[in-house]
Amino acid sequence: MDKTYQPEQIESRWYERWEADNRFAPSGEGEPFSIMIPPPNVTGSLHMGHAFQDTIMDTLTRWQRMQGRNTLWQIGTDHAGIATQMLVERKVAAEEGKSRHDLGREAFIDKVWEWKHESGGHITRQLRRMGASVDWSRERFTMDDGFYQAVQEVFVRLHEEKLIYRGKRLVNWDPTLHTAISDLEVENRDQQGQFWHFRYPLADGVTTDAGEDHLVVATTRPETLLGDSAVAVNPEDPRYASLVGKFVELPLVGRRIPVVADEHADMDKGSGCVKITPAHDFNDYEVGKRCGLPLINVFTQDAAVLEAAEAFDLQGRPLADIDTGLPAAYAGLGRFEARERIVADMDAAGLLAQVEAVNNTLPYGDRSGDVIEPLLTDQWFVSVDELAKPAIAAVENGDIEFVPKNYENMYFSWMRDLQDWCISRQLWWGHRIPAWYDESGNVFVARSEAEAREKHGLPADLALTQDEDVLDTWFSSGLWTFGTLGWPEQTEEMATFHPTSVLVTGFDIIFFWVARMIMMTCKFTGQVPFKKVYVHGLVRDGQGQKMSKSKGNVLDPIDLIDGIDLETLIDKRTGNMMQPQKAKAIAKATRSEFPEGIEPHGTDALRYTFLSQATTGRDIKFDMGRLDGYRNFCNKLWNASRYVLMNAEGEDCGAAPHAEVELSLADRWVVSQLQKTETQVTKAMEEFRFDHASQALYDFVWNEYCDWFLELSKPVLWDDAASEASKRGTRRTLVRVLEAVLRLAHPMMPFISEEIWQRVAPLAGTHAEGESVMTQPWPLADDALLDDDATRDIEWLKGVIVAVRNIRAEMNIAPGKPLEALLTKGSEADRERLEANRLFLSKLAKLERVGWLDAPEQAPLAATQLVGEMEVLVPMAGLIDKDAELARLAKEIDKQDKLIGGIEKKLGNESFVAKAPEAVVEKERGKLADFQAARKVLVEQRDKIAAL
RNA sequence: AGGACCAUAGCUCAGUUGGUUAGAGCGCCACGUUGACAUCGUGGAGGUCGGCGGUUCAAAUCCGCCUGGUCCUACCA
Repeated sequence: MDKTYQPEQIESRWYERWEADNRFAPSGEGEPFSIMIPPPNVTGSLHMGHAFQDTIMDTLTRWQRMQGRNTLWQIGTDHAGIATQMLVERKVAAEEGKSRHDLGREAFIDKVWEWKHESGGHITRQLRRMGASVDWSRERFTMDDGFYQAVQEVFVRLHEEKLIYRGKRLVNWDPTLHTAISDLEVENRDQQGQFWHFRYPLADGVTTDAGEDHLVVATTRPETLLGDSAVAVNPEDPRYASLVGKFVELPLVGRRIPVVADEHADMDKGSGCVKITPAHDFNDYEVGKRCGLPLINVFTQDAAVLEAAEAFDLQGRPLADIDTGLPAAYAGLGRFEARERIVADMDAAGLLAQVEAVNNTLPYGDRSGDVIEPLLTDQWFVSVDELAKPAIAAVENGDIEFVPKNYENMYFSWMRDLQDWCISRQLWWGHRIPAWYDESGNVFVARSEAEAREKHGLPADLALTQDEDVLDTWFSSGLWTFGTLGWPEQTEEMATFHPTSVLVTGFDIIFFWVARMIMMTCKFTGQVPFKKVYVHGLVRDGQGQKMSKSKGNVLDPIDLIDGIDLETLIDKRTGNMMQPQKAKAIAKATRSEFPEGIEPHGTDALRYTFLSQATTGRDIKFDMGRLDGYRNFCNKLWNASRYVLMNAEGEDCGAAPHAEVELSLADRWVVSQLQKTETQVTKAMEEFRFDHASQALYDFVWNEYCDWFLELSKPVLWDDAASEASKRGTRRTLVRVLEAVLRLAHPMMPFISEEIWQRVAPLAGTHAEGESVMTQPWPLADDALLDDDATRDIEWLKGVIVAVRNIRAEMNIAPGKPLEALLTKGSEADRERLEANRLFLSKLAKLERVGWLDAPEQAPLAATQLVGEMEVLVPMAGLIDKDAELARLAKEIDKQDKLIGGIEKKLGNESFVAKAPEAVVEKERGKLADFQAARKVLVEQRDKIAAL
């Protein structure tokens, strides 16, 4: 093995090898286990969230595979409608100076496919760098042929069952992107706004009870005044009871609109009167429905004022008898410009009563960043009530379980208050809606144009045009678990791998994706899509900030793996920015955070960091310190393995079936500890507690195997007096324990474990040519190998060694200086232990002599440490620093006093003794005795030294 | 406004049915090139577990209130 651990040299080599050997495909044997990857955007690149998520999925997959399960990790990418379309639009604009409209639909879509073929491999290459053991032979795309069929099928069937309908409805309209978007794609941002109070004159000479000839309404959106179709007052409001059914004259427009009574009007707010604009406000739309008001649309798709309004009834049918005239002055003005003009005109007309500053929230499109406009448009909807019922039941009855559990509440609260799902998008990139129209606007839904004609008996010469819209991306990704397995065909894969075992996803897409998958899958397969949902948090930067390009705090997982120099990192963070003025600050912050750039850490270290931070139900603050730490851990494992190989390669490691071996206490101890570790890691994996799993392995490898066992093996291996059988035993233990550790580590650190395993496994005698650690059995603890006696003895040994080391450090004695130690007040067992461990003790504690002091009262001047009841003395003649030792003893006595004080108080409490379980009281008494004995020894020692 | 989650060492985090001398890694201090490893070794310092109150013999752990933070939902006509 190379002297230093260099991850870049082993990682790509092993991944290629595994892939070439087709090790990721299902074995076809054993109980099935399947995970569907949340499909990343095909043109995207791997971010920290992906890297984290993929690490968890890969760890689960490799772990299950090692347990002999028929394991499928399904890979695929998403066409991601809006995101991809925008990306390609920008690219085309930059390269050719053309808009998508310049190109036309066909040519533009060709461009998108071209871009997909060009860049679609980027994220999958990055996924390989993460070590993801996905079955590449089954890679899918949400717009491939199979998916196309599944989507058409689902759409047509839902339409046949009247669960998909088309209608003119108020939707969230993005005036920049010219498409509807879902509620979930709307981001509400707090804003400093204004509140304008307008006077609306009462018509027909009517007055209020107070004698006013007008009503005052307030709005944050004056421009929607043009589309008002009523003024509402609360039905309980005595001030306006007499006005209900009367009219006001809409200022600037002149339209007569009624005063209606509706509970939406809040008597305590403002004047208690509210203007109602059903075509431009979701609440008002509901009022319109209750009061039978017309919908008066005054905006174009750019959110500019129309020349004449459009009036519709609640079914979206045009209304002829409404006055749709609008003042010419506003025609063509954008909504914000129109607002200013209308406010000015109202003011000039003496109708502006008051202007108030308010804080309000505005809806923004999360893609375009434009203010969303509620707009009346023709859209397709999925009626979700029926679909939601089984989807809720599946979680209620435990068919689907969320980890952690509390996300189920989030799921329920959303599912129980669902609005119909608007699935049409006015985009070009996506699954085009399988609906055709004849010239008079009749619509025919079918799997193809030919089927539409056949189904509806349409003549071949009747011109049909397909709906221009495409489906919401989440409509197709909702079919992901079964669409990837060949549905609607009844395939072998469906039978084997569906429902899938677990979905690993972020809480942020529970609504977008998880809920829709559950609805669609229950509907079309009669099965749940997955049995468990492991929900993880967001990966944030070290300060807890969300990573974003505009903040300049983005870390690229590949940079953490390969390393990156400072200047390149700065260029990456400040290049191609939306707000270039921030570049300087970002560069400065980056320089101060990473003065040397970022060192290479390797994939295994990155994965281990994610796993160690994968605690349930909270966001992850990515910790560079931990990344360094786990890179060091890899290095530690590497070097420990070098030690093992140096001592084992070419030697007899007792691999033969009946080899004569003698196991030392240390051998039995480390094997026993390994069993405990195997139990801990397995349990943690079963519970999705990857932080515990990684911690347990780290502890064992570093603090037990390396710190103690390797050290304890040296005296045996390097002592000429030791028997060949004992050397063989120690070598065998070194090799076998390491081999098991590598299997235990493999799901978490696939590369380094494979690299080392290939060399270690042959020595352990468990290796057949051409095998991979990937498919070795997962280590399961054998309780017969637990050895409490060995554990107690080794704990004693460690205690004595630490005691001597402690004395050295406190007394400032050079670590290498040979010392003499005396033990006293030991039991018979202690004496046996010393004889059994004399060699270990003298080597590890650097003692030239160690023996028993039979008459403690004759003890020479010495520094003392306690190991249980027993005392360890290091005679200090001529060396002792009196003051230092007195100070040390005073500190120790003080510590014991505090412990004793605490317990005496507890035991002095009568109700504690009376009410606490006997075992607890006994334990406290035992501790008290121990502490008191320790204190006594320390005090004697102190007095002795003080007397010098 | 309603809800969820969080608050433990300088930093990032464990601490599953109440009883532990409250732990780990990083960072810090001292010493150290002993034949796996300075990406290291040995020893050490550092916490009244956000605050107040309650339940209990016993609270980091259970309950209530408060403060601070993150997020979600709703409202803001």
